[in-house]
Formats: sequence, C-alpha cells, structure tokens
Amino acid sequence: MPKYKQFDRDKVLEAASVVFHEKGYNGTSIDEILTATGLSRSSLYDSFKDKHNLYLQSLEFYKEVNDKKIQNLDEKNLNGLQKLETMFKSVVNHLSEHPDDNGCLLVNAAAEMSKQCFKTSQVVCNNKEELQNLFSTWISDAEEKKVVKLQKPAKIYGQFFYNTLCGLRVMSQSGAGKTELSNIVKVALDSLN
Amino acid sequence: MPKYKQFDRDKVLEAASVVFHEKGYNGTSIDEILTATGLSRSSLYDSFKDKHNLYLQSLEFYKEVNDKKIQNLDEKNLNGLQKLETMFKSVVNHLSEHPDDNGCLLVNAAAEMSKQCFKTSQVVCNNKEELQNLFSTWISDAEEKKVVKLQKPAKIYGQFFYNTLCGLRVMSQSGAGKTELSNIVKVALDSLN
DNA sequence: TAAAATTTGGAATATATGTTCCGAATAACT
DNA sequence: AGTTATTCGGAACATATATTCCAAATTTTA
Repeated sequence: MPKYKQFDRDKVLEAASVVFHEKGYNGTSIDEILTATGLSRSSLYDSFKDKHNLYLQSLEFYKEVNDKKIQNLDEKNLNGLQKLETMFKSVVNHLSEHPDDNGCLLVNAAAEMSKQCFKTSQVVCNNKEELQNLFSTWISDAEEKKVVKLQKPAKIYGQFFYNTLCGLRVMSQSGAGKTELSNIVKVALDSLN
Repeated sequence: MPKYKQFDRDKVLEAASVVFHEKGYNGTSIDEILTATGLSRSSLYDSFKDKHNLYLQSLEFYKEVNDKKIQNLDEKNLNGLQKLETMFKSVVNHLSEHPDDNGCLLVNAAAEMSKQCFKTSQVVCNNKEELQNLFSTWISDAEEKKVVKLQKPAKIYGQFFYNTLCGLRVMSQSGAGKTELSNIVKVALDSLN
C-alpha cells in the first residue's frame, strides 16, 4: 500500500485526540491508538516518532480545530457581546449534549501533563493567552458599541471569561447539567452590566 | 515490627495524595507510592487492598482535609460575603505561592478519572454539591445582612462561584499568576453588586 | 521465657506497555 | 517488466508495572 502516504494525517490525529481525550495520556496505550486510528504499529512510529510526540501533535490538532471554529464565529457580523454569548451558548450545548465528551482535551492536558511536560504546558498556555485576548477584543468592541459598560479594563474581563469557560469544562465532568451550566453563564455575562 | 500498625494511616494517605496530585492516577507507579509513603509493598496491599482503592481513599482524605479547612472558615464570626472573600483570597494565595502544586487533586481527578471510574465521579460530584450549597448559604447570609443585593436566587450564585473556583485551579496550571487570579476573583465578586 | 499475632522485606509472577526491526506487499517510475 | 521507494503486518524485545506470597522479624501476651 505504498508508495505515498496511505492515511490522512488529520484523520489520524483526530482519532488519536479522541482517545487521548477519553483516557488521558497515561491512560491510553499504543494498542488503543492503533485500533482507533487503524494505523499499523510501524506506520505510527514512522510518521509520529513515538507516543509522546503523537500526543503533542494531537493537542495541537485539537487546538487548531477549536481555533478555526472560533475564527468562524469571530468573522461573523455580530458585536462582541453577541459573539461572547454565542460562544458560551455553543459550549453549554456541546457539553450538555455530549456529557460523555470528557470536557476539553486541553483542560485535561493541563491537569494531567502541564507540570510534567513543558511542551504541553506551552500549548495550554498559548491557548489561554489567545482566547483571553480574543475575548478582550470582543468586550472592547461591545464597549465601543455601547452595548456594555465596563467597570474595569477589557483585558480583565477577558481573563474572567476564560476562567469561566475553564470552569464549565470541569463542571460538566463533575455532573453539572445544562440548566446549571447556562445559569453560570448568565451570571458571568451579567458582570458586563 | 509488629504487633500493631507501625504506620499512621493519615500520613500514608497524605503522602499518597501528594504523589497522585503530582502525577495523576495512571502516571504514578506503586513504587513511587512506596518510596513516598515509606511503606513496604506488602503493608500497602494488606492495608489498602490495591492501587485503585488507595487512590479513592487518598481522594477522600484530601477532600476531608479541605472540608475541615472550610469548616473552620465557616465557623468564624464573619458575614457570608466576608467568608467568600476570605476563601477566594486564600485559594489565590495558595495557588500563586505554590505554582508547583498542580491545582487541585479533585479537579485533576475529575479530568482524568471521572468518566472511567464511577466512584471517583461520586467523590468529585459530592464535593461540588457540598461546596455549592455552602457558598449558597454564605450568599443568603450576606443578602439577609444586606451586604449584597442579589438579582437571582442564592443557589445560582453558589453554582457560579464554584465554577469560578474550578476555573482558578485550571488557570493556575495554565500559567496564570497572582494578579490575574485575583483580578478574576474581583470580577466574580462584583456580580454580587 | 515461650507462644501468638502481625508486619514487612524481598523474591517471584504475570501481564502490559512502548518501541524496534525485518521481510513482504505495493505502487510509481524507468 | 524490473527497479526503486515506501508502507505495513507482525514478530520480537526490553522494560515497567500491579500484585501475590512466604519466611523472617518483632512485639505483646501468657
């Protein structure tokens, strides 16, 4: 089945990230990854070097997918507050419709690996910075358009909403349902007056 | 070295919970636990059955220690808002003074294990319910004493502040420092007007 | 002082796990 | 058609890991 790559790198990373998402890094074995991806052992090691490297690439793939989703939202013709509301609504919907989805791979990676693996912490940290910045721009936009009134610099609200988002991911893994999650979002959004 | 137990169960669980906290369940080996606790292999299996059981007992021990701390705070002669503020302040201080402390064992357990181990999810879920309820009573107290004015039922704020708390634990693992964490707390507390 | 009760160190076991390696299979290129 | 380049299946390997088991050690009790 040569002479060129027989598998789609993105599909492999997608499948791998699902397994890592479900079981964590230390909880998933190479064999599980092989069956999930359909790859042969040798192909995996040829193309992804080793388990740890595959994990990092899965994290980055997962992050890129999330980034694209949120870029799509960002490009829509909505004011910043509406973007924030839409984002939270879709997160709440996703979490409550897929309670088996184990929260967020990046949050789980932060919990499991960030203190043991510098590269993991870098991915997690970049994700945090990027989202906080994006949220800040949304909030600034909402302020300029006078749909909200801020008591503090927009940057701080960016941090606050990212914190709220991280919380939601943990909450859904602790048994929180849809009403609870959306109540939390409502209170958080109320802080914009 | 018989004839009665040579080791202090609480100290063993304390040491074990530190290791599980650092490396997660799947990331820590029995050997690491043995060196951390000073126990012999046979003693560990005699007294704690196996690794999984030890993990659950460590979780519960960790939870009890946290419960006691917060009970101490609850018994102080403060109004509910002050209790909430004190709690957040000490969490922020702890997280920023011990950035190596890997967040919160229970949050990490939720991320790593709650979907794979029902008993873990029970501990995590109980912890969530208890803290949310406690926070609700604090907020009700603050309302009765007219130090805050609520726009929503106190219960919802209990959920919201627990969410904020979970977020902080993840944030500190994603590289957030003291100012960032306390900014977030300020915004959250502002939601009580 | 001897017997009983219990812990514990360490060997032993069985399995899981990450990784390597080589030959067979296959498609493109000459 | 034959050569080359590359993938892939599966065996093989080495190590890690969870767990069991037994004899030696030790303290209390009789």
